[in-house]
Amino acid sequence: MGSVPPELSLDFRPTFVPKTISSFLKEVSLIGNVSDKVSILDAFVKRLEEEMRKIDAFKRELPLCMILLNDAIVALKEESVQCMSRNVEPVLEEFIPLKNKKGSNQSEEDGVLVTNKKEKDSNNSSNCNNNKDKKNWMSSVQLWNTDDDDNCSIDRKLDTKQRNIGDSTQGCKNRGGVTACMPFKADLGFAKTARKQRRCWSPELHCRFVNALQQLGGSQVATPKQIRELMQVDGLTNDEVKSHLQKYRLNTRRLSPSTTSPANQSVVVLRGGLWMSQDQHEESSKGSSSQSDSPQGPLLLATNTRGNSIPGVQSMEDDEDAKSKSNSWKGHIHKPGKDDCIESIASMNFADI
DNA sequence: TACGCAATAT
DNA sequence: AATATTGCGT
Repeated sequence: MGSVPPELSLDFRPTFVPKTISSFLKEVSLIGNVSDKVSILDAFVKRLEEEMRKIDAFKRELPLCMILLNDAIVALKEESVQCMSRNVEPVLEEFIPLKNKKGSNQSEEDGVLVTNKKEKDSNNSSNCNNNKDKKNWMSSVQLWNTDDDDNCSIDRKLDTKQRNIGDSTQGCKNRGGVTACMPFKADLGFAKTARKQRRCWSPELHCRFVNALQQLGGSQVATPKQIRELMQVDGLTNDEVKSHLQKYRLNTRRLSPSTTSPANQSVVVLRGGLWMSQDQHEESSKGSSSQSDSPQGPLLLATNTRGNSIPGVQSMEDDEDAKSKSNSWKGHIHKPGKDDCIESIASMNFADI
């Protein structure tokens, strides 16, 4: 295999420059040694399959990637099979019928790059509705993929109008460039009574929500619109915020029946993934030394941003045992992923405002 | 239009 | 059962 040109070596060197399927096949076809050829093809197929597995979680967001990968895999496999079966020195023609066949399925397949590294959509933070039927990804894809290039731009009539707000000229400086992760159009576009796709409140989203709440002086005084504007999340609608706020209010109320206790703290501490008031933290760190004995070890000290900026804000809507319950409240919203930068706040307490 | 609440859907 | 969406009155 020493004779193989570097760009075809198919090893994992970052220098490997992907080609279109057809040009790849063309180059492979020039290789005389059948076993070399087959192994190269197989190696590539393996990589494609691996890629496919990675993308699988996002098949709804990246349907075309799935199609392309699938096509490429099929094509290369066939080529490989043909090589082995004939076991004669292959000629250029060998992949020609292949192209034809492909053409029947996907006419524009030809010039498409094979490297569908999921580079494009790294912005996901979570995908809530993962369908189990991995087998049927094709069918599910086809159902709503028809309007190809609109894929990313539209959500649903309702959202569309509000969609711009986040990235309107001044909003462009989205601080993390956060866009809400919406498994857009997961449901068939043609469904008449199309119910809006569920907004998934990832920890990050919720974090922004809570931050906005804090800045606005608490959940009782903040209004959905204000919150949404502060959150700076592209695609987030007033209704969604309103809904979340409603639930938030409900829960905070339920969790602390007597809002009377003005356990005012302008500082909350994130300890072991739990937001709590300063004194709460001190107590609990006394009691259980399990979490962190180091004075400031894994502790994150978070000052309520409004510590100095917001005038007379009621700080804690509750404290007490609320945290244990509130954990469950939003616990389901999104299971903290390992790569979730906000893993720590996944179980954030509502008592923080 | 924006809000809050309640009913309804998932 | 929990949470999101929709409807409706204000």
